[in-house]
Amino acid sequence: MTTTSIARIAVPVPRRQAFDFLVPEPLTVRPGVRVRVPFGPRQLVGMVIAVGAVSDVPTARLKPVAEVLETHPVFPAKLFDTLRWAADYYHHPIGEVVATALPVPLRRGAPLEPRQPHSYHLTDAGRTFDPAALGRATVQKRLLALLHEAPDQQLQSEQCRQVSPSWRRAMAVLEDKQLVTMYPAPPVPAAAPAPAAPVTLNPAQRDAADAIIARLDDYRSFLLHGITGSGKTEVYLRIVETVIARGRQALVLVPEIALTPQLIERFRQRIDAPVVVLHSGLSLSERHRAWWSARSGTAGAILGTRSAVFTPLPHPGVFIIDEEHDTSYKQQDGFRYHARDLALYRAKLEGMPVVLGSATPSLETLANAARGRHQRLELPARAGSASLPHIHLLDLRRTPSDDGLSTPLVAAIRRRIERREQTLVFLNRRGYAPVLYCCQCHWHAPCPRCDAKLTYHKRADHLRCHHCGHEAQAPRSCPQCGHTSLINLGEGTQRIEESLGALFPDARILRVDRDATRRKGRLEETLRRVHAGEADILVGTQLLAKGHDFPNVTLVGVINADQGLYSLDFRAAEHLFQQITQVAGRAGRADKPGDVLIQTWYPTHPYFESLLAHDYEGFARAALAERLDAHYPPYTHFALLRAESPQERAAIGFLGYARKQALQAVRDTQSKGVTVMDPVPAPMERRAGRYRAQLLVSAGHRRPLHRVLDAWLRHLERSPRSRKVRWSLDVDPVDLY
DNA sequence: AGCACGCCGACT
DNA sequence: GTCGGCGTGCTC
Repeated sequence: MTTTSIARIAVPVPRRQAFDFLVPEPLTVRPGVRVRVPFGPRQLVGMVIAVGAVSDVPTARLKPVAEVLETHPVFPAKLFDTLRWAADYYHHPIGEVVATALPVPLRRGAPLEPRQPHSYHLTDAGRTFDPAALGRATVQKRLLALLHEAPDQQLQSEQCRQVSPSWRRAMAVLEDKQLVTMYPAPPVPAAAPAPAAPVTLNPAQRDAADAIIARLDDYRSFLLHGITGSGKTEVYLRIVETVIARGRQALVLVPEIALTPQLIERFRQRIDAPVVVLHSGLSLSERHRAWWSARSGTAGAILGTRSAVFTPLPHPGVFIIDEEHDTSYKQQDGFRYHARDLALYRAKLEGMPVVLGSATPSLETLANAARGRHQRLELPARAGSASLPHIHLLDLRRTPSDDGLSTPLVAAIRRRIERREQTLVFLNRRGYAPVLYCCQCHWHAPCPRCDAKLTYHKRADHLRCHHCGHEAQAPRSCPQCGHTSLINLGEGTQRIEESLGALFPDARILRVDRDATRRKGRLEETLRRVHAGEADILVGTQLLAKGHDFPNVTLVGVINADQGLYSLDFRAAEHLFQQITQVAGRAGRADKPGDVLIQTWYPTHPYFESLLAHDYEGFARAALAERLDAHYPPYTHFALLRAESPQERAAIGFLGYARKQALQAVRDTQSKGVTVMDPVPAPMERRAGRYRAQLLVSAGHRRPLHRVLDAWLRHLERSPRSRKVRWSLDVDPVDLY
């Protein structure tokens, strides 16, 4: 007598639940295997998360599993545990979390082991065969024609795919007709690494590497704090070498922008094992193959961006998160995970070390290090290397400026052009929401209920706090000094490039921002031109602060630092200082130290003192003290409910209802220390035709917060009101808009 | 998210 | 008379 078992299955639908299915004889399943299941009117690929004998759903309503796709779990156990934890922590549907961690072909039910790429060659018969003779078989005809044109008269699978999605069938027919033969594609020559010259680490690098290598068998997290140019990559390489020599694998996460060919090349040359790269430029099948080589244990080192944190590793040895402060580690839609935080959790389960590297660590990581959660390792600048740039403030109160460019900055740029050196003009686009500001006494409208500035809303002509919802009339004159010279900080930065063009008609100006580099390869091309000296002035945003050295840049101009000082985004100052420190660190070289000129209306702001002294730590201490005071992260934990709707009042109306439900959830769970703010419109309220609003929930401790979130979301999901708007929860949001 | 079911307008 | 609009509701 057998009892039919019941499998709980994660299915890729946006419901925070799993679904039970019967497992009919002779099928057997275990947690972690994929199955095909009937789901409503269609079939879906899901993953078994538990097997048992009972279900809350009456057996009569359970459908049977249609197909079991493998016998062994897809993910190593600790990774699978991490995924389940992440679904819980981010309150995201488990089915979508599992799907996120799978290469696309596997989500669709492809076999775990990808098909080897093949190459297709013309046979002698094929060479003399006229494609026109194939008549109406268009795909065959085009494949054959393409083969005739191809160098060596051969094609790779990737090229065939361009012809038609159904190229495989057509190619099979051509094989049958003996016009084409197929070979497994020659394995990509494993770029016989020119035995790189032995690298000697300086004492600080050696100490850091040794400290980590001594602890490879345990969970432990390290903060590797090394200023730009201090050689963090060499430390990473030494650790990865060691890990690989011990038969383990290394996972290295880098920000999106930093995954440059140079970095990849450096790893390939130095690491005596296959290095696999995961990034957005790969085709679906290339990704799948990279995933497989990690999961099968072939790959020694895996270099990748955010989603690479889900790479399965049979023999994990170390996780390295480069530039750990970078916000691209946080997914900004759908499953809003933070790759750094998931890496820490996963490493703890796996019992292996994590290295968080940065010249400008996030305040969160610094606070964790201060509490003893991370071990700090320092890399001071090597003696004799590039000296630090001089940082000067340009006091906008005393300096005439035109279109955002002050006279001293213009003069400095002119000197660089004459000396044939490059200038980098840095725009801080963050937190551009307008703040009402008095030119006379520097008053800006504060919120009486928060440690935040009010935002000026032009349309309604009033001020509003984006943290608590407080509203106030916009004053006509300054309440502090009575002057009527109130201005709107945060406008006019768009025209910098034009202004520069007018001032320096002969200069070659290049723009580097998301808009100008959206197309694939454009950024690389722009950077190449900069390095080749084909530009005099670079104008750009955050992108410039990330991962690229500009040895010929000897002047950095920061146009609008103040928006980082007084912004409604509480992290704006942190990001601004990270960016300036990073940009400054990349400019200049040993014989030509750079200058950094920062335009500001607030030259006496205490943060600047730290910046001028190259004292990021000092800045961080001050900023952390403010965060503690204001009950902001990392001392308070945030969760943000976002809602949007094409109807103007719908999103905020829903959040008003949601707030009541949240307060109810706080009462129901008897949770202490959980604060529910008022719903507020998003700073950029209307985007792409949708009105957006948000509701902040905060708590000093995570446990009560998550208890409340859980009860709250269960209510919201059941409510008919929640179907009228699009909404999502963001746990640990990185920016509040 | 899909996808079906269902109940009201302009068309072969 | 029907094709089809997208509101509402469910998926083990």
